[in-house]
Amino acid sequence: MRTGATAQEVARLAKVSQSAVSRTFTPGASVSDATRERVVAAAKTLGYRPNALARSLITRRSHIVALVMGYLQNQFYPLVIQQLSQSLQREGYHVLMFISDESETDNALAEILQYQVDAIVIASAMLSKNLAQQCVDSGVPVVLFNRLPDVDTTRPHTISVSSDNYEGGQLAARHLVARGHQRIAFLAGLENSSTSVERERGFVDGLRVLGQSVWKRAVGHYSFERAQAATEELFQGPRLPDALFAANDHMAIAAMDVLRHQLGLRVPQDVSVVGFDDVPQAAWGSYQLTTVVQDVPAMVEATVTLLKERMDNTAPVRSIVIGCRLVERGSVRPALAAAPLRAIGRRKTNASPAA
Amino acid sequence: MRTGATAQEVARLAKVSQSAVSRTFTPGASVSDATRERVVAAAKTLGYRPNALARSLITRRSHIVALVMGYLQNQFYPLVIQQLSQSLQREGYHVLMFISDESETDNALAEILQYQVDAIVIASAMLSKNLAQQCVDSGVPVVLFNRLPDVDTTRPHTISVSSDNYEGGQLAARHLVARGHQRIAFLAGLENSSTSVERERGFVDGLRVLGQSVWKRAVGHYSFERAQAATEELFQGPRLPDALFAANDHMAIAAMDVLRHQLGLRVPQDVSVVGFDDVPQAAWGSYQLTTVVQDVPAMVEATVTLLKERMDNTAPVRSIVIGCRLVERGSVRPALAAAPLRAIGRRKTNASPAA
DNA sequence: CTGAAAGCGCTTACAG
DNA sequence: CTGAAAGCGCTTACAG
Repeated sequence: MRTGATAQEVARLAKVSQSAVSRTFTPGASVSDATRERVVAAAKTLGYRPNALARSLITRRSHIVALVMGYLQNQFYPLVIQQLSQSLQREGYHVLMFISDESETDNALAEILQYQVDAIVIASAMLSKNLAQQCVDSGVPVVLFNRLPDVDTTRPHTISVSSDNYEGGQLAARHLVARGHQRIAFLAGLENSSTSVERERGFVDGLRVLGQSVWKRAVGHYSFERAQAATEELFQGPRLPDALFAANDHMAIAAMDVLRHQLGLRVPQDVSVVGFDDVPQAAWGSYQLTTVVQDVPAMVEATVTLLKERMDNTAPVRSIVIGCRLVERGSVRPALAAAPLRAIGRRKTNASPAA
Repeated sequence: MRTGATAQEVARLAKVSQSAVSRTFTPGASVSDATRERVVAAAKTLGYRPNALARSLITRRSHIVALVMGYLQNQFYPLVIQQLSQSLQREGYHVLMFISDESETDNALAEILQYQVDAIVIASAMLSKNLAQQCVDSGVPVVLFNRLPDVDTTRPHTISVSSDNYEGGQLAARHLVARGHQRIAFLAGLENSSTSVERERGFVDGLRVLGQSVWKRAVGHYSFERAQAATEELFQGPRLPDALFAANDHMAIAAMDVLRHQLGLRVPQDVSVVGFDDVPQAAWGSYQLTTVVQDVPAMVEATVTLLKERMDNTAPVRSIVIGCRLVERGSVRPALAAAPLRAIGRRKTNASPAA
């Protein structure tokens, strides 16, 4: 698998030392124009490109960052992969991708460490503490993406980039209450993920401030299928919820499908739905999901910034929290004209359907 | 960024030679149990892990394969990333991810080559020929995923894994005709991509054999937005198409949204829709898209097989084509009871809506 | 500016 | 089985 010539061979052809060849390909190194020209010419005829592995070995910087992901069914993550890897590419880094499958994870990550990655981005909600700890122990900078450090991570090393999930939960609560809802259900994600926990906490607090509480609760584990099952569970019995807040769009969409196509309920006339993330599908015509948007570009930018700070050690350790906002679409019913508390048989509302 | 100790340090602690340490971590190398034990113990206390970069430098195998992708909006690709990278991980390879953005592509790929990747998988419909050629020229094995080599790629080096897109197009044609459609439109993807071209060719041939031809045609460029615009274009004028075959699910879904929410047409009562890929969204309750399924697990397995053959040079160069099948859901109307050719006002059909 | 030399951390014949 | 030694392809002080 030889990929072209070596610096030695280029040097011979250009009749200069190997050092000169190296300098020509090292930005900022001092080479005369004459030498550079001859080296470049020789390199071109030989198809020479410096061997990044050898370079990394001696400079101790691989310019590789590992990206650890969970399953990609939730379209939020492909979005992150795309934007983050493009951003990193622009900064001269390369992404070593790693899809973590619960089981093999710990072992495979150890392998990644062997590649002397300059940093690790963990964007997986379901990562074992053990694993996160292992990363931190390795001394390689780690940034947790869309995920808070576990409480017992004592090291101050762990930095994170996340949305203000607590605020986002509050936003959802206020919006639903403002629209006159009174039996509001919550569909949780993974019980031990910081995103679900924070969103729920914000949601619960938001409702309480407004004199309400969660009417009913079920767990969807951030899975499409389990969210569907959880929705059925939520919507059985005599008094149905009149609104649902799902911990992410992926589950909100799963819920809408069940509501409409299995339970025969109308969204938003019979039940309003709010999600979290604002994945592309949330804007699709069939869903028109009102949701709390996570600002992915801002999160990615923050990640790259923190990554660079850590790798160059140019700033004190810090984490970044990005603000959320709610985007209104068609899955929440419009405000009632008046006397919302009197309204009975809310399903008769003449709210317009999703655009 | 030191990640633990070196073999030299382990050797000192274990009181053996550095060679012995190396052998301990090289499967199949001969080390006595006594030596191995001492090395393992020393390695453990020092947190030693062989440096993969140094190893790759000397073995000339990096165990890294580059994965080149286009934009990930189309959920088909995240599916591929996930399955392919997990498969590769199981085989002991690591994935260097590379999202190609038309412009920067050529340059960035050259960088990837510097990392001495063992192979390259190109799963991007919109890759410049120049680039593909560059990969081939580098001498690194390249497999084109879901994409055929360009006709002018003379090198026999280029191998590919793809579905039988031509057959898939035929399947769609037969299905639509069998259901009594007579004004069938085609929504093309990227004009210069082999997938769109082959699917269309199979579709056109399939229709012709049955005495029909494409009623109307527009280009969606595999983009959601452009597919929506193309759909509006297709469905204007006095005589509307009664069916639509889109070159992939991503566009088929975009089309369904336009059909239903902008044009007020019913699917499948007014118009039937068939897609291609079978992405997870195709099965969502709101779409229930009948589509030609690409067998991703089989494609991934074939890719890994070919990759290994090339890297070990254990078999002659070959490509693999995977068969397609059509999965029926709710976006195509049921067969008419009788006399389909007489039927006028097809929209009055009492076909049942999507489940 | 330039070259000779040391060295990054490893693997692998080569002797023993 | 084991160690000393060469070498993978590069960068980077060190002299000049």
